[in-house]
Amino acid sequence: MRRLSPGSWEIPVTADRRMKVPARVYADEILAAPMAGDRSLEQLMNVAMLPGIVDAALGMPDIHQGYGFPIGGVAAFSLEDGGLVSPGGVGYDINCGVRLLAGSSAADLPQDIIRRVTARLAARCPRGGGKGAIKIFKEKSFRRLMSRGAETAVEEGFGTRADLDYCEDHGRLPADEDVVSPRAMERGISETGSLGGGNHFLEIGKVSALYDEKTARRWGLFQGQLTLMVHCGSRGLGHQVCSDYVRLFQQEKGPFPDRELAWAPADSSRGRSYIAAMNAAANFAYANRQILGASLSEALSQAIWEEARLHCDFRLLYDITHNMARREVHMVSGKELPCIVHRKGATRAFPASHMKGTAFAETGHPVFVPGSMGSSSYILRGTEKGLAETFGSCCHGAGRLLSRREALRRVDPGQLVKTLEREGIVVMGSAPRGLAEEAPQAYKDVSRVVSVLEGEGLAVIVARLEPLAVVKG
DNA sequence: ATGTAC
Repeated sequence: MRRLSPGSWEIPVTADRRMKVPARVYADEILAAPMAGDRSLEQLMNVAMLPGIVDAALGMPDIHQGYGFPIGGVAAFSLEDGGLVSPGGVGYDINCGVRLLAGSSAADLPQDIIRRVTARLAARCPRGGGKGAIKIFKEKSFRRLMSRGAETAVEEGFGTRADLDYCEDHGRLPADEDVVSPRAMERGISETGSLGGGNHFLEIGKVSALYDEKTARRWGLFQGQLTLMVHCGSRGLGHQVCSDYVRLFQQEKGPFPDRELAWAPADSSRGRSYIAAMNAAANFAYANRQILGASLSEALSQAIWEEARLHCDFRLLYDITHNMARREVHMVSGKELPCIVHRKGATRAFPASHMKGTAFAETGHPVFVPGSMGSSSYILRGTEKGLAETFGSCCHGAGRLLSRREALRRVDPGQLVKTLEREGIVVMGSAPRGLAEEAPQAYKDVSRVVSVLEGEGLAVIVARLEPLAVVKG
């Protein structure tokens, strides 16, 4: 890798010319070090070999290896040269994302109150592997949900129409539920309004620092404010859609730089079907977060009132995805170019100029960067430089440092819960093993991750959140 | 990430 600036590196096009464009990674020395120990850079070079790729294959500071395409990876493919779509470039959890609800009150609640409030919240949230749903839809309304996303959740009584203005894509992408397999649908129908497992969580937090005060004020953020964060995705439905289409695309001869990077032209019948099915899974995920956000924030308000006699209502600040491929227009070599931008473990970070006609026309939209369990989270906004340099993209979290297996080997879950409680953080897990896999030691330092992007002028840090309680899937 | 495999 060649260093371009204090926070960026380039892997130039290789002599064999298999890479069509360079790969570019955002990191300082400390975040760059673990990249030598996994396949993330090799995977990024494979992405750079895909036909129609524009400018560079990009790696965010939280990059680590994934299925075919690294998590923390961004790649845009020109629709003028055909353009391709790859399920591996989106990931198995289609439209995994984060929703943040901001409370109307600041509060300094004692830990025993937080514990009781959290227990009430946890009791209302289906989580962990397998079935469990806040609402089981009938087939007809479930189909409607797959084509209309968060709007259907609102019509079913979860939240308000105004919430849709605070969801990316207004909580809905153009989908066709007829290209979703019956098996995928079955899996989704029994999991509508559920958190899932792995790194998915609910977090009660509070605003602990304001950096860009003007923007924070515009977004209604204030010091000490209670928050509720929801991190989850499309559950078994998205997983099944991804498996179905990876298998279908792998039937073609390629050539693929890696079988896990199987792709299809976006305008082919297979490509169009995948996009329509991916969007149906994305709509399910938007609805899933709408249902969880609306019902759990209501439960949280009620619990805070009953346990602490404090009025605290929650309103949606934003809902942002970090696993999607979408059609977007970007300026490339002074020309507007329609592309399909894949972001896997990476978010959009559109500044004001790209948010005209929305609630964030003056500021750009918020980007949520949750840290690992027990560490701070950040709220960022994108910049014009980021729009030009990364297709308006940003990191999505701390980034895994240890494999799940290695984390399990090193971490004692009981000890972990005790340590976090001593730090003043209540933890409720569904499985001890899941907790160990998500231990803070298994992740990079989220503050360093966001600092790199700010240092490169790709994002502005607006606020920091401290965790009070975590409910793990 | 995931009813943790074809």
